[in-house]
Amino acid sequence: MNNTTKIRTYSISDLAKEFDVTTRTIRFYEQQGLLNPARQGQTRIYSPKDRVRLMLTLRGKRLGFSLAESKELFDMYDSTTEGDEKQLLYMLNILEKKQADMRQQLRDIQRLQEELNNAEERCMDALNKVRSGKRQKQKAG
Amino acid sequence: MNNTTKIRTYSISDLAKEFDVTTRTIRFYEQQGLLNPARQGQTRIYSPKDRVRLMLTLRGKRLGFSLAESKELFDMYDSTTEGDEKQLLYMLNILEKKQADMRQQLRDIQRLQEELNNAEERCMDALNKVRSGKRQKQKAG
DNA sequence: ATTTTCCTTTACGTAAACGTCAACCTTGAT
DNA sequence: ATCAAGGTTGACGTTTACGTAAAGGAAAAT
Repeated sequence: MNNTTKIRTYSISDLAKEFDVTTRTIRFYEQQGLLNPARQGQTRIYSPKDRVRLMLTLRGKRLGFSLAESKELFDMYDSTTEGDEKQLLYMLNILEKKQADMRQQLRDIQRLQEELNNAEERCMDALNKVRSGKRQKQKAG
Repeated sequence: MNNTTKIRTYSISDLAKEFDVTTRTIRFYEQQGLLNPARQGQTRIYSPKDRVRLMLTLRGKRLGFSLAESKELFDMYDSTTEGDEKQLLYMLNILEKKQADMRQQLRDIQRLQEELNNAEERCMDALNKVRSGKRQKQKAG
């Protein structure tokens, strides 16, 4: 076995295409401390780890996390192994809060899904009325 | 039976307290066309309907809806009964998109919940290690 | 009567998350 | 050789969703 297994890398536009964001966005995330790509000269080289981070950041965004919040979670997760007791308790605290947020959001989504279904039904009814009205007019005309 | 059932009303600060937002926020939502309170002189008087709208707007926010999106949904819902066919089809289209968003978000949340659980476990492990380390030191000291 | 307590409008300020140039390498293709 | 394609660093612009301060009206408490 050899120890130097080659690892896939990505260019900035590879990732931009894959996740449908602009390169500007990706560079901005780096500036905010969310990504840490290697360099080949000036050019940024992204590892699978960077790619996962980007993925998580975007998912966080969809769930209403600010970039700063995502960064905090990343940083905490990275330092889990070396954190002191105070740090760890703080992190557990944050994690509990996030879980509560997610439970709330789950409820929100379920309610909204019901309401969207209701609206859709109502809308279909209205549509059928309009259409049957049209048919009557055609008959009469 | 009398036809003039009294309907509850709310002041701006009533709602602000109930939903933990500032009055500025509520006025801003009105300016954006999301609320339409009655007036008593200059003073705004909010009906239960206004209250529901505010509630929905805030829930929308938690789910990543912009104020403009929420307004669009409200307006469409209000005009369901009088909409023409084109309007109704457009609305069904929007509703379908929102449902897809919500399904995606549901998946996002479920994944994040798993990951938060993992992180919590990992964090507790690290905490236990730190604490057992402390006990060793106490014994030794 | 006057001082709080709410309420109002108008208007400028701000943070987050990028968009949009500009001005400049570098590198493989023609 | 040059040129098109992709990469880089500034730096200023923009949108959304409010915050904040100024200046004032009306009503309720002291």
